[in-house]
Amino acid sequence: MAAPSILHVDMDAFFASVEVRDDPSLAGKPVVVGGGGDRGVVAAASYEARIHGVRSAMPSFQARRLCPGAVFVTARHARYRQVSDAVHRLLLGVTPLVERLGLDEAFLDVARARRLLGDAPTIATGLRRRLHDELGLWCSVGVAPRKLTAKLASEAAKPRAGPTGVAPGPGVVVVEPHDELAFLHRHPVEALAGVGPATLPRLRRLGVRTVGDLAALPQGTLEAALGPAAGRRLSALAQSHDDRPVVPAGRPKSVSHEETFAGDRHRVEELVPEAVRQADAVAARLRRAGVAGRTVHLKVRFGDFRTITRSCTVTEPLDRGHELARVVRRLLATVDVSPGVRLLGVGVSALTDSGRAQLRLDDQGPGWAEVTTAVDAARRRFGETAVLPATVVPRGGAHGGPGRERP
DNA sequence: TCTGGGGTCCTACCTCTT
DNA sequence: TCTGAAGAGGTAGGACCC
Repeated sequence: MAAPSILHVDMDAFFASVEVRDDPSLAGKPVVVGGGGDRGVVAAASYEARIHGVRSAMPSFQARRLCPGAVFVTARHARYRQVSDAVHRLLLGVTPLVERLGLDEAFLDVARARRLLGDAPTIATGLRRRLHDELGLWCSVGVAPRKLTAKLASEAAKPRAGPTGVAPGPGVVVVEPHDELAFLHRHPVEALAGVGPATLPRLRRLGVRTVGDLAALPQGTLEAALGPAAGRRLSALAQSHDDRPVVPAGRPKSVSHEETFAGDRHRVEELVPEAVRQADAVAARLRRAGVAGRTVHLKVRFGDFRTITRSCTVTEPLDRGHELARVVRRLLATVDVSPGVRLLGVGVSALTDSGRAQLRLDDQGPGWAEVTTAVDAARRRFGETAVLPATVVPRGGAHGGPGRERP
């Protein structure tokens, strides 16, 4: 069988490490990113914070209780994206076959780079060293014949934080083809992508603890328990049947923005400015990505955490704030917000390339086309909040009102 | 003091069209 | 003209991932 050629590169405590790199006075301290507000959760924690039991996605009040001495830092997503882009550029120097997963992970297929750069473990070790030397960040790398096992291998390569301290990991873990199935089967079943809090109890009821247990289960039993698609998929993964290629990312499938409020909002009038602002932010991102979308989604989470979504598909793809806001307001009008809303979200899917050559009615004369271009230019120059829809500007500024959010 | 934000994929159900 | 089946597309919600 061929030598392993798939790398999974996973940055160690990425957001926290970027904060420490940007502010060296944080080095060696427990650093918690996110979790700033009363209703926040932890976005990332340094290994020093993990010693105290702090983990990502943990409510911030709990993180404070576990580690009162931690330095809490507000997440700076734009900064993390910048650093992530630098990491990505470095990875592209090895192979064009780089598939990004979020900001801090990537798969690489180095099959064709081996002749020039050495075998996959050598490439992995070199990459790790370069990421540290050039960007000041550590990562862990898994090397295996398939994505599935490469990802598990990078996890095994990571440092471990326990009550007694941080144990450095090996940094690079290689899974050879003849070891692959045994390596896979000794992992707990929840290590597989697709096994989360809903699926795990169902598998437990079938007596499944490890991936090996899963592999021993007839596919029909699994399909009956989890549904045909999920059953088939997990059954295949457990046998190490994973032929997903490394695919460099293409056009996004959806773009969305959501925010949790410090306190619940009970009136539509309080929500409209938020919805318009979010619509404007989503539209700006659509334009930056060169896409437009036809299906508009509204997400509302109530105080009791009940979440509903409303969506609507329009005939023409949208990429402008005022168009999007109009649809969002229509959707918002169908929701009874009196129980109190804690989160509002706006999203767009069914995306197409926005090369919209056709002139539309509202593009005639000096209209939205020019306005939108000018707004984007101003934001590039002066920042995202330089220009806002009038609806979201506090009273005393521009005069706003329904349908009048002229920038 | 409970539970972020940005995504993808899947399923169920409904309506419309052929 | 009526009716049912099948497929497509839209809508809503859930699960999961980083």
